[in-house]
Amino acid sequence: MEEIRKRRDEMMMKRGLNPHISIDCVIFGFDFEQLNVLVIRRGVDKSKKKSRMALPGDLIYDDENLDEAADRILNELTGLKGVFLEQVGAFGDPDRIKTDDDQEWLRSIRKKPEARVVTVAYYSLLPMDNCKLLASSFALSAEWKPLKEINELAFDHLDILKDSYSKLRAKLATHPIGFNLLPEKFTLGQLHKLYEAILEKDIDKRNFRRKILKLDILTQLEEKQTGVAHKPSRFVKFNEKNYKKLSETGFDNFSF
Amino acid sequence: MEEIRKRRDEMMMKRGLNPHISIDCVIFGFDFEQLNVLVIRRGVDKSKKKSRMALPGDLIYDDENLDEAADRILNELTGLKGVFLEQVGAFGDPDRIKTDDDQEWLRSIRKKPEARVVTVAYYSLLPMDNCKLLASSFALSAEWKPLKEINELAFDHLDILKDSYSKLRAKLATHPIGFNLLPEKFTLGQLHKLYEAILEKDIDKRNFRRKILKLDILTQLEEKQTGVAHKPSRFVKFNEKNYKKLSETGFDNFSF
DNA sequence: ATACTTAGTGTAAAAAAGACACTATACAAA
DNA sequence: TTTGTATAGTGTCTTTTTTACACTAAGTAT
Repeated sequence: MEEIRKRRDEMMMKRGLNPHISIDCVIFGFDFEQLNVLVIRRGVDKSKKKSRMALPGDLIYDDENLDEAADRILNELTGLKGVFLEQVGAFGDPDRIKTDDDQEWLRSIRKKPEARVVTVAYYSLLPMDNCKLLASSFALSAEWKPLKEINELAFDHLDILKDSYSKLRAKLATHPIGFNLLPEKFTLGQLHKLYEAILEKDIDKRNFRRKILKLDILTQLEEKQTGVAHKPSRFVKFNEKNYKKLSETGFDNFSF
Repeated sequence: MEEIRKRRDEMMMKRGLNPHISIDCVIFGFDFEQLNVLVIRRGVDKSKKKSRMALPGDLIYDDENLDEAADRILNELTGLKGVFLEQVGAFGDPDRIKTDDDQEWLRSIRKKPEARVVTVAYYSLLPMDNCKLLASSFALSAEWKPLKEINELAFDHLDILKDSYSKLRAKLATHPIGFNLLPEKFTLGQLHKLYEAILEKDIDKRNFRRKILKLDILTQLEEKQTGVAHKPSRFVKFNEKNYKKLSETGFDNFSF
């Protein structure tokens, strides 16, 4: 613990940590059943009782811009780089840090725990399987947690999570971003379930298929599912070109 | 000038100015012809040649949250309070301040002109007529400028403006926010022109009317236009209740 | 063999969007 | 006072999109 703080302090000297701005990341994952969020716990002691969870986040360095900082944090936590990452906004209540617990946590990780910090939130979508969770300077223990089971988080992180989720849903209606939660090859059934999980409603299978196929961003593969106790589905992947174009322009309406 | 900086410094003592976070506001107005944006010029000298324009903005105080700070800035500039105001996001490139001009400007208004400042942008919609422009600590001269004529702004303000405009357009497709740009009583023709101006395209009059009336948020008034050289239009106003409900829930699709 | 599970497919009805043209009424200009 | 000009206000038909809905196919498990 001391070890790590010392290393952080050293890095601060070198790189110039900016103690006024932090980044927090809402990292969504999909386990083919429901939406999950990556949360961290304080300290190494994993006694889950009573130890509050938080979103992964860190102060920024003075020589990196906000997007870079978010990408760095995500990279330190997962080893991934350049994945889907979008700013949610800035959160800066002077009284963001409410409980004694929060204060204690802050004292353990910050040089100036009393300083006002404005945090810039990002949300990210990534394939859960493809992603090992690493220990990092700001997260000694990280885990996936079903979105629906998260009722409490440290600081103002629950607000941030709610805002991020609602941005995700809004964006899903105009951009083909859901794919970022799936592996390279996936089935239409998985995509269907993903949309149902994010939008929290049943979607008619045939209508969903018709609509998603009309976007013309999917290529059918020959390969089929194996080892499933039902008729195997054919895998699909993106048509990269059309997918990219649609990602940029968006579409008018993809709601159900 | 010195006067003003001194006053600012005094206030800093009292209230605690936070020198690391600023707010910038993109204030849209509609003159029944086109979209306008409120810009300020540096200093009192209004020699418009060569003097760069910027978005109104200021550092935040340590005891106010971001929304409050944006509201304060808007209030200092227009005298208005509680108008439509929405966060666009945080902008924090370490090299936001590029040109010598920018640096000079900064030196004239900031105690620590070299410090890295992350700015949080907001956009606002307000009725242009209803709004006198006041001198304020951060804007000795302010003026409306047609959006289309703004090709250059200080710092990264042009990026901020572009992002704000695109957020405005996206939001217009799901929420009835355009009304905020109009006076209490307005005509369907004015609303029609407003949508055409924001979306930058012609919209069929009859289709527009049908669609907007179906939202059921407008009440027809008896009062008619006077003094116009054509058939006078009846004024309308909101049905407050339905309007509020729709503002919160939004609608799926109001694109043209 | 049978049960179970998900894959995969089409159609008809309803709703929404898009295209399109004329009359009405005020003021201005001649 | 006539004529021009500018915007208000209105309905229908066609095309597209959305919605609701049920069965067969192909694998595994028992």
